[in-house]
Amino acid sequence: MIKKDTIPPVCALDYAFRRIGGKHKARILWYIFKQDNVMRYGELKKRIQNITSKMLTQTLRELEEDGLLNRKVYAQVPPKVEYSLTTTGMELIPFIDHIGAWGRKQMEKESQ
Amino acid sequence: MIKKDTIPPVCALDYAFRRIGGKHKARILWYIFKQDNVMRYGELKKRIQNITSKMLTQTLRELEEDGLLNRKVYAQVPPKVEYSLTTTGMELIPFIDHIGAWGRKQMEKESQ
DNA sequence: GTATATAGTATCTAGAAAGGTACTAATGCA
DNA sequence: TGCATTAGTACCTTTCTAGATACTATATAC
Repeated sequence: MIKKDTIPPVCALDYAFRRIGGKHKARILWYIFKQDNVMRYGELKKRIQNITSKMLTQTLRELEEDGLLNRKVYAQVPPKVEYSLTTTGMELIPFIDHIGAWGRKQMEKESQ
Repeated sequence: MIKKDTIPPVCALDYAFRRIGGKHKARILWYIFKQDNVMRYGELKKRIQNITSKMLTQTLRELEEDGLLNRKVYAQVPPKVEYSLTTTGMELIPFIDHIGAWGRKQMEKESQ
């Protein structure tokens, strides 16, 4: 979310949310982490149902540019590309975990 | 970020990020927390420089609707309105703290 | 020679979030 | 009488993010 390249972040929170605040970003990191830190493009596509390939590619590219994901291309046909979290990306996992737990709790509360 | 009312969240992470993923949301919660959990509208306006009153009001309203902020109106003129975190809002503080720390660390790395 | 699999691109459009500017209410005070 | 104060509204425009649809490359299997 929010223009990332044009204007510098106003603070660390701004910086951080620009990197993981997108619609699917946190989920992508989380799913890869949960699959032993390796997922292929097609697996992600299935997991995040309803995402278009354009959006998935675009989001993966941003995560890669921001140093949160590794992209490993195998020189074969049909193509095989694997995504995995970098060390930096890994550092976000506890945060994603906790905020997911918070969300789950709130959703339960709301549904009562 | 992301349409919040029309379509139900796909998961807890989606739910959570819809609530604190906005451009200023995490910062607002954080600043209020840091000011002993009370801030007036005008104080926030000064703190978050460059935000328009329209955006500030809108964001505060959303946070209130989502049960993260209390809004206390004093019946006096000129008006006085105080914002403070709810218990639920408070629960987000550790995460905001964590991700802010992550952001700070990354920014330092980048600047080297 | 054709079909299949995989990881994408390209182009156009819709929708959501954010920004700009101007304006308001009601009271106390000079 | 007129001005300052505070917390907003109203209305319009711009910018960003996301979605829809169609299309591509190339080795291998059949």
